[in-house]
Amino acid sequence: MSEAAAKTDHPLYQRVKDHIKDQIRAGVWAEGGRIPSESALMEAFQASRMTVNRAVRELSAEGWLNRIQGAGTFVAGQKLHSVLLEVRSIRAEILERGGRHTSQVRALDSVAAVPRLAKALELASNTQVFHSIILHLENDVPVQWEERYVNPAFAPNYLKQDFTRQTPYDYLTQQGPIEAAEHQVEALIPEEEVRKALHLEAGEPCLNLLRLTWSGGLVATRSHLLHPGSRYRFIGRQDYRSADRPGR
Amino acid sequence: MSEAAAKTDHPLYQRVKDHIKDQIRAGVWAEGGRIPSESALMEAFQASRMTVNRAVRELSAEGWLNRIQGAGTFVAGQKLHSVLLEVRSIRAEILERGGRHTSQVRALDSVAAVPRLAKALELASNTQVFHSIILHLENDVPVQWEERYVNPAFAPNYLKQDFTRQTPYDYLTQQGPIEAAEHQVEALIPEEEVRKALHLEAGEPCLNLLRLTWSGGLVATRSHLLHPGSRYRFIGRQDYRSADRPGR
DNA sequence: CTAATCAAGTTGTATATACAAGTTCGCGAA
DNA sequence: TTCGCGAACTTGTATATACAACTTGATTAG
Repeated sequence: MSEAAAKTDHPLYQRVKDHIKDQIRAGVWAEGGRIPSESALMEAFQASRMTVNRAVRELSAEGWLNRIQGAGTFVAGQKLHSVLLEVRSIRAEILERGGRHTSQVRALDSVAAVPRLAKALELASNTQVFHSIILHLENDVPVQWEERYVNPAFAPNYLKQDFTRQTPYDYLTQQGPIEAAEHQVEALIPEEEVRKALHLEAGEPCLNLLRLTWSGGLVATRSHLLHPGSRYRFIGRQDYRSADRPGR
Repeated sequence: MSEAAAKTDHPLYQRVKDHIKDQIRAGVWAEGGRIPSESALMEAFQASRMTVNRAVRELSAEGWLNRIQGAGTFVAGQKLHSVLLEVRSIRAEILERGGRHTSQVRALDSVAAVPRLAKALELASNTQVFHSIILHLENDVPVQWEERYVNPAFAPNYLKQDFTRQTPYDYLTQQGPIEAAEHQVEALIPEEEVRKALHLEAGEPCLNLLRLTWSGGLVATRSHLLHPGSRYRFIGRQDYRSADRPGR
Protein backbone atom coordinates (compact mmCIF):
# COMPACT_ATOMS: atom_id res chain seq x y z
CA MET A 1 0.00 0.00 0.00
CA SER A 2 2.66 2.46 0.99
CA GLU A 3 4.56 1.42 -2.09
CA ALA A 4 1.93 2.50 -4.55
CA ALA A 5 0.96 5.50 -2.48
CA ALA A 6 4.56 6.64 -2.26
CA LYS A 7 4.85 6.34 -6.00
CA THR A 8 1.82 8.30 -6.90
CA ASP A 9 2.24 11.17 -4.48
CA HIS A 10 5.70 11.91 -5.80
CA PRO A 11 5.76 14.22 -8.79
CA LEU A 12 6.23 12.50 -12.10
CA TYR A 13 9.66 13.92 -12.87
CA GLN A 14 10.83 12.61 -9.49
CA ARG A 15 9.53 9.14 -10.23
CA VAL A 16 11.43 9.17 -13.52
CA LYS A 17 14.58 10.22 -11.67
CA ASP A 18 14.13 7.51 -9.06
CA HIS A 19 13.60 4.90 -11.73
CA ILE A 20 16.76 5.87 -13.55
CA LYS A 21 18.79 5.85 -10.34
CA ASP A 22 17.36 2.45 -9.43
CA GLN A 23 18.37 1.04 -12.80
CA ILE A 24 21.89 2.38 -12.35
CA ARG A 25 22.25 1.18 -8.78
CA ALA A 26 20.95 -2.26 -9.73
CA GLY A 27 23.51 -2.41 -12.52
CA VAL A 28 20.85 -2.81 -15.21
CA TRP A 29 22.23 0.27 -16.90
CA ALA A 30 25.97 -0.14 -16.65
CA GLU A 31 28.58 2.57 -16.18
CA GLY A 32 29.42 4.17 -19.50
CA GLY A 33 26.42 2.59 -21.14
CA ARG A 34 23.69 4.44 -22.92
CA ILE A 35 20.31 4.85 -21.32
CA PRO A 36 17.03 5.11 -23.25
CA SER A 37 16.48 8.31 -25.15
CA GLU A 38 14.04 10.93 -23.97
CA SER A 39 11.42 9.78 -26.44
CA ALA A 40 11.73 6.20 -25.19
CA LEU A 41 11.32 7.39 -21.61
CA MET A 42 8.31 9.46 -22.67
CA GLU A 43 6.74 6.31 -23.98
CA ALA A 44 7.63 4.26 -20.91
CA PHE A 45 6.25 6.78 -18.43
CA GLN A 46 3.54 8.27 -20.61
CA ALA A 47 5.09 11.62 -19.82
CA SER A 48 5.77 14.69 -21.89
CA ARG A 49 9.24 15.36 -23.14
CA MET A 50 9.69 18.40 -20.88
CA THR A 51 9.06 16.24 -17.85
CA VAL A 52 11.46 13.53 -18.95
CA ASN A 53 13.97 16.17 -19.96
CA ARG A 54 13.84 17.74 -16.52
CA ALA A 55 14.46 14.40 -14.85
CA VAL A 56 17.42 13.54 -17.05
CA ARG A 57 18.86 17.04 -16.95
CA GLU A 58 18.78 17.13 -13.16
CA LEU A 59 20.43 13.73 -12.88
CA SER A 60 23.10 15.01 -15.22
CA ALA A 61 23.68 18.04 -12.99
CA GLU A 62 23.86 15.73 -9.98
CA GLY A 63 26.57 13.66 -11.59
CA TRP A 64 24.64 10.48 -12.36
CA LEU A 65 24.58 10.93 -16.12
CA ASN A 66 26.54 12.53 -18.91
CA ARG A 67 24.63 13.90 -21.85
CA ILE A 68 26.03 14.46 -25.32
CA GLN A 69 23.91 16.47 -27.65
CA GLY A 70 23.04 14.47 -30.68
CA ALA A 71 24.51 11.26 -29.32
CA GLY A 72 22.61 10.24 -26.20
CA THR A 73 22.69 10.01 -22.44
CA PHE A 74 25.24 7.81 -20.68
CA VAL A 75 25.75 6.54 -17.15
CA ALA A 76 28.54 8.54 -15.51
CA GLY A 77 31.55 7.01 -13.82
CA GLN A 78 31.01 6.22 -10.19
CA LYS A 79 33.71 8.47 -8.75
CA LEU A 80 33.28 6.69 -5.45
CA HIS A 81 36.94 7.17 -4.68
CA SER A 82 36.62 10.86 -4.19
CA VAL A 83 35.22 12.05 -0.96
CA LEU A 84 34.34 15.50 0.21
CA LEU A 85 35.33 16.61 3.65
CA GLU A 86 33.85 19.63 5.26
CA VAL A 87 36.19 22.09 6.91
CA ARG A 88 34.29 24.64 8.93
CA SER A 89 35.27 28.02 10.25
CA ILE A 90 36.63 27.66 13.75
CA ARG A 91 34.52 30.50 15.05
CA ALA A 92 31.27 29.22 13.55
CA GLU A 93 32.05 25.78 14.90
CA ILE A 94 32.66 27.03 18.42
CA LEU A 95 29.58 29.20 18.49
CA GLU A 96 27.44 26.43 17.07
CA ARG A 97 28.23 24.07 19.89
CA GLY A 98 27.52 26.79 22.40
CA GLY A 99 31.12 27.60 23.21
CA ARG A 100 32.63 30.99 23.86
CA HIS A 101 35.06 32.18 21.24
CA THR A 102 37.85 34.61 22.12
CA SER A 103 41.04 35.49 20.33
CA GLN A 104 44.43 36.97 21.11
CA VAL A 105 46.40 39.06 18.64
CA ARG A 106 49.97 37.76 18.81
CA ALA A 107 51.27 39.72 15.87
CA LEU A 108 50.00 42.34 13.45
CA ASP A 109 52.64 43.87 11.24
CA SER A 110 54.12 44.25 7.80
CA VAL A 111 56.89 42.00 6.55
CA ALA A 112 58.91 41.54 3.38
CA ALA A 113 57.64 38.54 1.43
CA VAL A 114 60.17 35.76 1.07
CA PRO A 115 60.34 34.41 -2.50
CA ARG A 116 58.06 31.48 -1.86
CA LEU A 117 55.39 33.60 -0.22
CA ALA A 118 55.70 36.27 -2.89
CA LYS A 119 55.18 33.66 -5.55
CA ALA A 120 52.09 32.33 -3.83
CA LEU A 121 50.63 35.82 -3.58
CA GLU A 122 51.73 36.62 -7.13
CA LEU A 123 53.84 39.58 -5.98
CA ALA A 124 57.46 40.54 -6.50
CA SER A 125 59.95 39.22 -3.98
CA ASN A 126 60.54 41.38 -0.90
CA THR A 127 57.30 43.27 -1.41
CA GLN A 128 55.88 44.31 1.92
CA VAL A 129 52.84 42.25 2.87
CA PHE A 130 50.65 42.35 5.95
CA HIS A 131 51.04 39.63 8.50
CA SER A 132 48.99 38.57 11.48
CA ILE A 133 49.02 35.85 14.08
CA ILE A 134 45.81 35.22 15.97
CA LEU A 135 45.28 32.60 18.65
CA HIS A 136 41.71 31.35 18.85
CA LEU A 137 40.37 29.98 22.10
CA GLU A 138 37.26 28.03 22.95
CA ASN A 139 36.26 28.66 26.56
CA ASP A 140 39.84 29.84 27.14
CA VAL A 141 41.36 26.65 25.71
CA PRO A 142 43.55 27.36 22.66
CA VAL A 143 42.26 25.52 19.61
CA GLN A 144 43.72 27.28 16.59
CA TRP A 145 46.86 29.20 15.71
CA GLU A 146 46.07 31.37 12.70
CA GLU A 147 49.01 32.85 10.83
CA ARG A 148 48.04 34.92 7.83
CA TYR A 149 49.68 36.91 5.06
CA VAL A 150 47.53 39.50 3.31
CA ASN A 151 48.01 41.20 -0.02
CA PRO A 152 48.04 44.96 0.82
CA ALA A 153 46.44 45.72 -2.52
CA PHE A 154 43.42 43.77 -1.41
CA ALA A 155 43.00 45.11 2.13
CA PRO A 156 44.99 48.35 2.61
CA ASN A 157 43.63 48.98 6.11
CA TYR A 158 44.27 45.49 7.40
CA LEU A 159 46.74 46.62 10.07
CA LYS A 160 44.26 49.09 11.59
CA GLN A 161 41.72 46.46 12.54
CA ASP A 162 40.98 45.13 16.00
CA PHE A 163 41.04 41.38 15.53
CA THR A 164 39.88 40.62 19.03
CA ARG A 165 36.47 41.91 17.98
CA GLN A 166 36.29 40.46 14.47
CA THR A 167 38.23 37.60 12.95
CA PRO A 168 40.50 38.36 10.01
CA TYR A 169 38.37 36.05 7.92
CA ASP A 170 35.24 38.06 8.62
CA TYR A 171 37.03 41.32 7.92
CA LEU A 172 38.55 40.10 4.68
CA THR A 173 35.31 38.72 3.31
CA GLN A 174 33.82 42.18 3.85
CA GLN A 175 36.50 43.66 1.63
CA GLY A 176 35.42 41.56 -1.28
CA PRO A 177 33.77 38.25 -2.02
CA ILE A 178 35.88 35.11 -2.22
CA GLU A 179 36.20 34.01 -5.81
CA ALA A 180 38.27 30.90 -5.38
CA ALA A 181 40.09 29.04 -2.66
CA GLU A 182 42.66 26.30 -2.42
CA HIS A 183 43.22 24.14 0.62
CA GLN A 184 45.80 21.69 1.80
CA VAL A 185 45.75 19.61 4.93
CA GLU A 186 48.95 18.22 6.34
CA ALA A 187 50.32 16.89 9.60
CA LEU A 188 53.38 18.46 11.19
CA ILE A 189 55.23 19.06 14.41
CA PRO A 190 54.84 22.72 15.34
CA GLU A 191 57.60 25.11 16.27
CA GLU A 192 58.25 25.87 19.89
CA GLU A 193 56.29 29.12 19.90
CA VAL A 194 53.17 27.48 18.45
CA ARG A 195 53.59 24.46 20.67
CA LYS A 196 53.49 26.57 23.81
CA ALA A 197 50.61 28.72 22.62
CA LEU A 198 48.48 25.67 21.90
CA HIS A 199 49.49 24.01 25.21
CA LEU A 200 50.95 21.00 23.46
CA GLU A 201 53.39 18.44 24.80
CA ALA A 202 56.72 18.18 23.02
CA GLY A 203 56.38 16.02 19.92
CA GLU A 204 52.62 16.34 19.72
CA PRO A 205 51.52 16.74 16.11
CA CYS A 206 49.36 19.44 14.55
CA LEU A 207 46.82 19.44 11.80
CA ASN A 208 47.73 22.27 9.46
CA LEU A 209 45.17 23.68 7.09
CA LEU A 210 46.83 25.83 4.46
CA ARG A 211 44.44 28.09 2.63
CA LEU A 212 44.95 30.37 -0.37
CA THR A 213 42.15 32.73 -1.26
CA TRP A 214 41.46 34.71 -4.42
CA SER A 215 39.35 37.85 -4.54
CA GLY A 216 39.07 40.79 -6.89
CA GLY A 217 41.15 38.91 -9.43
CA LEU A 218 44.20 38.66 -7.19
CA VAL A 219 45.52 36.40 -4.49
CA ALA A 220 44.07 38.02 -1.40
CA THR A 221 45.54 36.02 1.44
CA ARG A 222 47.43 32.93 2.49
CA SER A 223 46.71 31.45 5.87
CA HIS A 224 48.05 28.65 8.00
CA LEU A 225 45.58 27.27 10.50
CA LEU A 226 47.25 25.02 13.04
CA HIS A 227 45.15 22.79 15.28
CA PRO A 228 46.20 20.44 18.06
CA GLY A 229 46.14 17.00 16.45
CA SER A 230 44.86 15.37 19.60
CA ARG A 231 42.02 17.79 20.21
CA TYR A 232 40.91 18.61 16.72
CA ARG A 233 39.52 16.69 13.77
CA PHE A 234 37.93 17.45 10.48
CA ILE A 235 34.77 15.45 10.11
CA GLY A 236 32.64 14.81 7.08
CA ARG A 237 29.62 12.66 6.39
CA GLN A 238 28.01 11.64 3.14
CA ASP A 239 24.87 9.85 2.20
CA TYR A 240 24.94 8.18 -1.19
CA ARG A 241 21.34 7.06 -0.91
CA SER A 242 19.95 10.55 -1.11
CA ALA A 243 19.34 12.51 -4.25
CA ASP A 244 22.77 14.07 -4.59
CA ARG A 245 26.12 12.54 -5.20
CA PRO A 246 29.43 13.98 -4.14
CA GLY A 247 31.15 14.31 -7.50
CA ARG A 248 31.01 16.99 -10.14
CA MET B 1 32.23 43.99 -27.89
CA SER B 2 32.95 40.72 -26.15
CA GLU B 3 30.56 41.83 -23.43
CA ALA B 4 27.52 42.01 -25.63
CA ALA B 5 28.54 39.00 -27.66
CA ALA B 6 29.06 36.92 -24.57
CA LYS B 7 25.62 37.88 -23.38
CA THR B 8 23.73 36.98 -26.47
CA ASP B 9 25.38 33.68 -27.23
CA HIS B 10 24.52 32.36 -23.80
CA PRO B 11 21.11 30.75 -23.50
CA LEU B 12 18.47 32.91 -21.94
CA TYR B 13 18.00 30.86 -18.77
CA GLN B 14 21.75 31.13 -18.19
CA ARG B 15 21.68 34.89 -18.56
CA VAL B 16 18.89 35.05 -16.00
CA LYS B 17 20.94 32.90 -13.64
CA ASP B 18 24.03 35.05 -14.13
CA HIS B 19 22.06 38.21 -13.50
CA ILE B 20 20.64 36.87 -10.25
CA LYS B 21 24.07 35.74 -9.09
CA ASP B 22 25.53 39.13 -9.96
CA GLN B 23 22.87 40.90 -7.94
CA ILE B 24 23.58 38.67 -4.97
CA ARG B 25 27.34 39.01 -5.23
CA ALA B 26 27.07 42.78 -5.55
CA GLY B 27 24.91 42.85 -2.45
CA VAL B 28 21.97 44.42 -4.27
CA TRP B 29 19.86 41.48 -3.17
CA ALA B 30 20.88 40.90 0.42
CA GLU B 31 21.12 37.61 2.23
CA GLY B 32 17.73 36.54 3.50
CA GLY B 33 16.01 39.14 1.35
CA ARG B 34 13.35 38.39 -1.20
CA ILE B 35 14.16 38.53 -4.87
CA PRO B 36 11.67 39.50 -7.58
CA SER B 37 8.97 36.97 -8.32
CA GLU B 38 8.99 34.86 -11.44
CA SER B 39 6.47 37.11 -13.12
CA ALA B 40 8.61 40.17 -12.39
CA LEU B 41 11.64 38.40 -13.87
CA MET B 42 9.56 37.41 -16.89
CA GLU B 43 8.80 41.06 -17.43
CA ALA B 44 12.41 42.15 -16.89
CA PHE B 45 13.89 39.60 -19.30
CA GLN B 46 10.94 39.28 -21.66
CA ALA B 47 11.14 35.57 -21.06
CA SER B 48 8.52 32.92 -20.54
CA ARG B 49 7.79 31.67 -17.08
CA MET B 50 9.25 28.22 -17.79
CA THR B 51 12.57 29.81 -18.65
CA VAL B 52 12.63 32.00 -15.57
CA ASN B 53 11.46 29.09 -13.48
CA ARG B 54 14.31 26.93 -14.72
CA ALA B 55 16.85 29.61 -13.85
CA VAL B 56 15.52 30.13 -10.34
CA ARG B 57 14.99 26.43 -9.70
CA GLU B 58 18.55 25.61 -10.68
CA LEU B 59 19.98 28.35 -8.50
CA SER B 60 17.91 26.98 -5.67
CA ALA B 61 19.36 23.51 -6.23
CA GLU B 62 22.84 25.02 -6.33
CA GLY B 63 22.34 26.65 -2.95
CA TRP B 64 22.06 30.29 -3.97
CA LEU B 65 18.36 30.66 -3.24
CA ASN B 66 15.66 29.24 -1.04
CA ARG B 67 12.17 29.01 -2.44
CA ILE B 68 8.97 28.83 -0.42
CA GLN B 69 5.88 27.93 -2.32
CA GLY B 70 3.33 30.67 -2.03
CA ALA B 71 5.70 33.05 -0.29
CA GLY B 72 8.57 33.83 -2.62
CA THR B 73 12.23 33.28 -3.36
CA PHE B 74 14.92 34.37 -0.91
CA VAL B 75 18.69 34.75 -1.01
CA ALA B 76 20.28 31.85 0.86
CA GLY B 77 22.88 32.21 3.58
CA GLN B 78 26.42 32.49 2.25
CA LYS B 79 27.95 29.52 4.08
CA LEU B 80 31.36 30.78 3.05
CA HIS B 81 32.87 29.44 6.21
CA SER B 82 32.38 25.87 5.21
CA VAL B 83 34.76 24.40 2.75
CA LEU B 84 34.81 21.06 1.00
CA LEU B 85 38.02 19.15 0.77
CA GLU B 86 38.50 16.33 -1.66
CA VAL B 87 40.03 13.13 -0.38
CA ARG B 88 40.92 10.81 -3.23
CA SER B 89 41.66 7.14 -3.36
CA ILE B 90 45.39 6.57 -3.01
CA ARG B 91 45.44 4.15 -5.92
CA ALA B 92 43.54 6.42 -8.29
CA GLU B 93 45.76 9.29 -7.29
CA ILE B 94 48.96 7.37 -7.94
CA LEU B 95 47.80 6.03 -11.30
CA GLU B 96 46.57 9.43 -12.37
CA ARG B 97 49.96 11.04 -11.95
CA GLY B 98 51.56 8.19 -13.84
CA GLY B 99 53.01 6.42 -10.86
CA ARG B 100 53.20 2.68 -10.28
CA HIS B 101 51.03 1.40 -7.48
CA THR B 102 51.97 -1.75 -5.57
CA SER B 103 50.86 -3.07 -2.23
CA GLN B 104 52.06 -5.45 0.44
CA VAL B 105 49.72 -7.51 2.58
CA ARG B 106 51.04 -7.20 6.13
CA ALA B 107 48.10 -8.89 7.82
CA LEU B 108 44.92 -10.66 6.79
CA ASP B 109 43.13 -12.41 9.60
CA SER B 110 40.16 -12.58 11.88
CA VAL B 111 40.17 -10.90 15.29
CA ALA B 112 37.76 -10.42 18.17
CA ALA B 113 36.32 -6.93 18.11
CA VAL B 114 37.20 -4.85 21.14
CA PRO B 115 34.18 -3.01 22.58
CA ARG B 116 34.91 0.27 20.83
CA LEU B 117 35.32 -1.37 17.43
CA ALA B 118 32.27 -3.56 17.98
CA LYS B 119 30.22 -0.49 18.75
CA ALA B 120 31.41 1.27 15.61
CA LEU B 121 30.49 -1.76 13.50
CA GLU B 122 27.21 -2.20 15.41
CA LEU B 123 28.14 -5.72 16.46
CA ALA B 124 28.31 -7.47 19.84
CA SER B 125 31.60 -7.24 21.71
CA ASN B 126 34.15 -9.94 20.94
CA THR B 127 32.45 -10.87 17.68
CA GLN B 128 35.02 -12.08 15.19
CA VAL B 129 35.66 -9.50 12.48
CA PHE B 130 38.01 -9.57 9.51
CA HIS B 131 41.13 -7.50 9.71
CA SER B 132 43.69 -6.49 7.14
CA ILE B 133 46.77 -4.33 6.96
CA ILE B 134 47.93 -3.27 3.53
CA LEU B 135 50.92 -1.07 2.79
CA HIS B 136 50.54 0.97 -0.39
CA LEU B 137 53.62 2.07 -2.31
CA GLU B 138 54.11 4.53 -5.10
CA ASN B 139 57.14 3.56 -7.18
CA ASP B 140 58.26 1.47 -4.21
CA VAL B 141 58.01 4.37 -1.76
CA PRO B 142 55.51 3.68 1.03
CA VAL B 143 52.73 6.26 1.04
CA GLN B 144 49.82 4.73 2.92
CA TRP B 145 49.29 2.27 5.76
CA GLU B 146 45.78 0.89 5.45
CA GLU B 147 44.38 -0.91 8.45
CA ARG B 148 40.84 -2.16 8.00
CA TYR B 149 38.17 -3.99 9.93
CA VAL B 150 35.41 -5.62 7.91
CA ASN B 151 32.00 -6.83 8.99
CA PRO B 152 31.94 -10.56 8.02
CA ALA B 153 28.23 -10.34 7.33
CA PHE B 154 29.01 -7.91 4.56
CA ALA B 155 31.94 -9.69 2.89
CA PRO B 156 32.13 -13.35 3.98
CA ASN B 157 34.96 -14.17 1.58
CA TYR B 158 37.16 -11.23 2.52
CA LEU B 159 40.01 -13.37 3.84
CA LYS B 160 40.29 -15.36 0.61
CA GLN B 161 41.15 -12.37 -1.53
CA ASP B 162 44.55 -11.51 -2.97
CA PHE B 163 44.96 -7.87 -2.04
CA THR B 164 48.16 -7.44 -3.97
CA ARG B 165 46.07 -7.63 -7.13
CA GLN B 166 43.04 -5.63 -6.03
CA THR B 167 42.73 -3.14 -3.20
CA PRO B 168 40.32 -3.93 -0.38
CA TYR B 169 38.39 -0.85 -1.34
CA ASP B 170 37.83 -2.10 -4.86
CA TYR B 171 36.84 -5.54 -3.63
CA LEU B 172 34.43 -4.22 -1.04
CA THR B 173 32.67 -1.87 -3.40
CA GLN B 174 32.04 -4.88 -5.66
CA GLN B 175 30.24 -6.58 -2.79
CA GLY B 176 27.70 -3.81 -2.57
CA PRO B 177 27.36 -0.12 -3.24
CA ILE B 178 28.38 2.37 -0.59
CA GLU B 179 25.31 3.95 0.92
CA ALA B 180 26.94 6.32 3.38
CA ALA B 181 30.38 7.19 4.68
CA GLU B 182 31.84 9.14 7.55
CA HIS B 183 35.35 10.55 7.62
CA GLN B 184 37.65 12.07 10.16
CA VAL B 185 41.07 13.53 9.61
CA GLU B 186 43.48 13.87 12.47
CA ALA B 187 47.19 14.25 13.07
CA LEU B 188 49.06 11.75 15.20
CA ILE B 189 52.41 10.16 15.93
CA PRO B 190 52.35 6.60 14.60
CA GLU B 191 53.32 3.48 16.48
CA GLU B 192 56.70 1.97 15.91
CA GLU B 193 55.50 -0.66 13.43
CA VAL B 194 53.79 1.90 11.25
CA ARG B 195 56.67 4.33 11.58
CA LYS B 196 59.13 1.80 10.19
CA ALA B 197 56.84 0.64 7.41
CA LEU B 198 56.34 4.19 6.20
CA HIS B 199 60.08 4.96 6.52
CA LEU B 200 59.48 7.78 8.96
CA GLU B 201 61.93 9.39 11.34
CA ALA B 202 61.10 9.16 15.02
CA GLY B 203 58.60 11.85 15.98
CA GLU B 204 57.41 12.47 12.44
CA PRO B 205 53.68 12.98 12.35
CA CYS B 206 51.06 11.17 10.29
CA LEU B 207 47.84 12.26 8.68
CA ASN B 208 45.20 9.74 9.68
CA LEU B 209 42.03 9.42 7.69
CA LEU B 210 39.45 7.40 9.59
CA ARG B 211 36.62 6.15 7.43
CA LEU B 212 33.40 4.36 8.33
CA THR B 213 31.35 2.93 5.49
CA TRP B 214 27.75 1.73 5.35
CA SER B 215 26.40 -0.73 2.80
CA GLY B 216 23.46 -3.06 2.65
CA GLY B 217 21.97 -1.36 5.67
CA LEU B 218 24.88 -2.25 7.95
CA VAL B 219 28.28 -0.88 8.85
CA ALA B 220 30.48 -2.57 6.29
CA THR B 221 33.97 -1.50 7.25
CA ARG B 222 36.09 0.81 9.33
CA SER B 223 39.46 1.83 7.99
CA HIS B 224 42.43 3.82 9.17
CA LEU B 225 44.51 5.32 6.41
CA LEU B 226 47.83 6.62 7.69
CA HIS B 227 49.96 8.88 5.51
CA PRO B 228 53.37 10.40 6.13
CA GLY B 229 52.62 13.97 7.15
CA SER B 230 55.65 15.28 5.37
CA ARG B 231 54.99 13.52 2.06
CA TYR B 232 51.24 13.56 1.84
CA ARG B 233 48.57 16.24 1.72
CA PHE B 234 44.89 16.43 1.04
CA ILE B 235 44.24 19.15 -1.47
CA GLY B 236 41.02 20.81 -2.50
CA ARG B 237 40.17 23.66 -4.78
CA GLN B 238 36.99 25.62 -5.21
CA ASP B 239 35.81 28.22 -7.60
CA TYR B 240 33.03 30.41 -6.32
CA ARG B 241 32.72 32.24 -9.61
CA SER B 242 31.41 29.24 -11.47
CA ALA B 243 27.89 27.94 -11.46
CA ASP B 244 28.11 25.68 -8.44
CA ARG B 245 28.56 26.49 -4.85
CA PRO B 246 29.78 24.09 -2.21
CA GLY B 247 27.01 24.22 0.34
CA ARG B 248 23.38 23.42 0.16
C1' DC C 1 37.64 3.00 -52.44
C1' DT C 2 37.04 7.55 -50.70
C1' DA C 3 34.91 11.58 -49.59
C1' DA C 4 30.91 14.47 -49.47
C1' DT C 5 26.17 14.68 -48.39
C1' DC C 6 21.95 13.72 -46.36
C1' DA C 7 18.45 11.72 -43.32
C1' DA C 8 17.24 10.23 -38.96
C1' DG C 9 17.72 10.39 -34.29
C1' DT C 10 19.10 12.85 -30.03
C1' DT C 11 19.73 16.54 -26.90
C1' DG C 12 19.27 21.92 -25.94
C1' DT C 13 16.41 25.72 -25.49
C1' DA C 14 12.19 28.45 -25.48
C1' DT C 15 7.23 29.50 -25.47
C1' DA C 16 2.23 29.42 -24.21
C1' DT C 17 -0.88 27.37 -21.34
C1' DA C 18 -3.06 25.11 -17.43
C1' DC C 19 -4.02 23.70 -12.96
C1' DA C 20 -2.45 22.52 -8.18
C1' DA C 21 -0.78 23.99 -3.80
C1' DG C 22 0.87 27.08 -0.49
C1' DT C 23 1.21 31.95 1.75
C1' DT C 24 -0.29 36.49 2.86
C1' DC C 25 -3.23 39.95 3.86
C1' DG C 26 -7.35 42.44 4.09
C1' DC C 27 -12.23 42.51 4.62
C1' DG C 28 -16.38 41.29 6.64
C1' DA C 29 -19.12 38.68 10.00
C1' DA C 30 -19.68 37.31 14.64
C1' DT D 1 -12.00 43.11 18.75
C1' DT D 2 -11.35 38.68 16.91
C1' DC D 3 -11.99 35.05 14.01
C1' DG D 4 -12.68 33.07 9.57
C1' DC D 5 -12.89 33.34 4.80
C1' DG D 6 -11.46 34.37 0.43
C1' DA D 7 -8.92 37.07 -3.15
C1' DA D 8 -4.48 37.82 -4.90
C1' DC D 9 -0.10 36.39 -5.41
C1' DT D 10 3.60 32.99 -5.44
C1' DT D 11 5.81 28.72 -6.45
C1' DG D 12 5.31 23.53 -8.19
C1' DT D 13 4.27 20.53 -11.76
C1' DA D 14 2.85 18.99 -16.33
C1' DT D 15 1.72 19.19 -21.32
C1' DA D 16 2.07 20.26 -26.32
C1' DT D 17 4.72 22.41 -29.57
C1' DA D 18 8.58 24.32 -32.09
C1' DC D 19 13.00 24.97 -33.76
C1' DA D 20 18.11 24.80 -33.16
C1' DA D 21 22.38 22.22 -32.65
C1' DC D 22 24.85 18.16 -32.78
C1' DT D 23 26.01 13.05 -33.81
C1' DT D 24 25.80 9.01 -36.33
C1' DG D 25 25.35 6.06 -39.96
C1' DA D 26 23.99 5.19 -44.54
C1' DT D 27 23.84 6.58 -49.16
C1' DT D 28 25.67 8.62 -53.07
C1' DA D 29 28.82 10.91 -56.21
C1' DG D 30 33.48 11.21 -57.53
